[in-house]
Amino acid sequence: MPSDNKIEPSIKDPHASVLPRAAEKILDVARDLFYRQGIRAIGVDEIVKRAGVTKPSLYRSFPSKDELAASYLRQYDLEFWERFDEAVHAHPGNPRTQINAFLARVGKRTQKSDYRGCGMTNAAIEYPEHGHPARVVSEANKQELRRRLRAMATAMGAADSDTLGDGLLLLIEGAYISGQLFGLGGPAGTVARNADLLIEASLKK
Amino acid sequence: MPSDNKIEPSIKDPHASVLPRAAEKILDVARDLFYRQGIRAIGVDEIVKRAGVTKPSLYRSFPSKDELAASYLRQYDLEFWERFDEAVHAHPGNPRTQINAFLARVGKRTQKSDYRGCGMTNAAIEYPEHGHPARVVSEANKQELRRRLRAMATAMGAADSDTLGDGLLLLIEGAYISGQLFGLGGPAGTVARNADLLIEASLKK
DNA sequence: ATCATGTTACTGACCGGTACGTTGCAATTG
DNA sequence: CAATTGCAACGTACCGGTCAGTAACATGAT
Repeated sequence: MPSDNKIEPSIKDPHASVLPRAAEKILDVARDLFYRQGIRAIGVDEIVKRAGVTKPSLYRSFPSKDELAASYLRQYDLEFWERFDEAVHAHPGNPRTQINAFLARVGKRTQKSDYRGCGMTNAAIEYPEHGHPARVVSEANKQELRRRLRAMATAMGAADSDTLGDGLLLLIEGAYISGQLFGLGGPAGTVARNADLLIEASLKK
Repeated sequence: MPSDNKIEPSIKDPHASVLPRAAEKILDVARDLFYRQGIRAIGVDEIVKRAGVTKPSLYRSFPSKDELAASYLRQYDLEFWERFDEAVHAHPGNPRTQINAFLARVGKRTQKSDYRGCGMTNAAIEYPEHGHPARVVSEANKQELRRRLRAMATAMGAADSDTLGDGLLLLIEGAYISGQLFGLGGPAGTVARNADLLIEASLKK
């Protein structure tokens, strides 16, 4: 009988998660609940209950609920830049088209019924206090987004690249908010078109 | 000596609040705390403590904390339209200048250190659940804002007035969010300039 | 005396967080 | 080989504090 390694868990896999299984489930559930209902709205009891684990398991892997929220946002940050860079890499050397591709996707996402805005933005609003673990992650993400948008505006040859970069950021944040405020048929669907109009108006004549 | 009606509180004023003194203080304190720290972050105990009253006084004037939050937002709504109409009335018949005046003020407000975004927007993010008393007020305010912006875009003679109106809304919401995310020197300071660029690009040629 | 307003003192539920005992498995011993 | 030890991951049961909300009573003006 050959060794049945299909269900052999002892094989060392360097890519395997370093987190305990409970921690993974907790983070999965927390991500979903935090995003859909808000961080303050969800208690740790609900998280562990839905994850099928108990509270000490949560607190062995995460120092506090605030840090669990920060972990959720760090994961959100990774996925955000994946989406962003996907649009960038799809149109090398053409920042205007890159922005347009990214915003077309944002516009689409905001029209889905389960859309609840940007997890980063929402967290910053839920925790206005400076230095809160969740807010720190959120602010860093937004600062980096601003930096990249301004750089892209420069690459487009904008007359005032900082203003255009900031204008694009305003449109994006506006789309996040309006997406969950208005739902289907809301203003967020026009974000790509409005961004392109703004870009057109901002290029050197 | 003429009657000094400036500091005469006993004059019967039909517009004076019909609320008990305690209710006024409660609403004042709640407004401040809800706006600065968020509705979920503030408990009713803290409100009544700072207002110098007790909980039953709160619950005699307001059916629930959620309804108190809704009252806060209804007042916010009134003040919002005051500011909006002030800009409108200052430039009769010229919607582009009206928008510019309004956004110049928004841009300035967002650069103040105690700026915490739009109370309406924040409340909607704190309460994603449809039908929540606070969210109902917030959604109504935003729907009306959208309606008015689209009407102004039409009056400006935009090629696609709905798109321009929605674009202006995106910029405004973006300014609210960025104002409290980035603080001083953030992107929100450019909202008036970016809106004017967008308007310029959207007018019929 | 009435009635609106105020107050004290309390409820059950839930908050985030923890002390402490249990389980299962793998490496270390004889 | 078998017994023992070590240890990480798990669960039970609980902590004090705070949540929104209320019953019952006191006060003060008309």
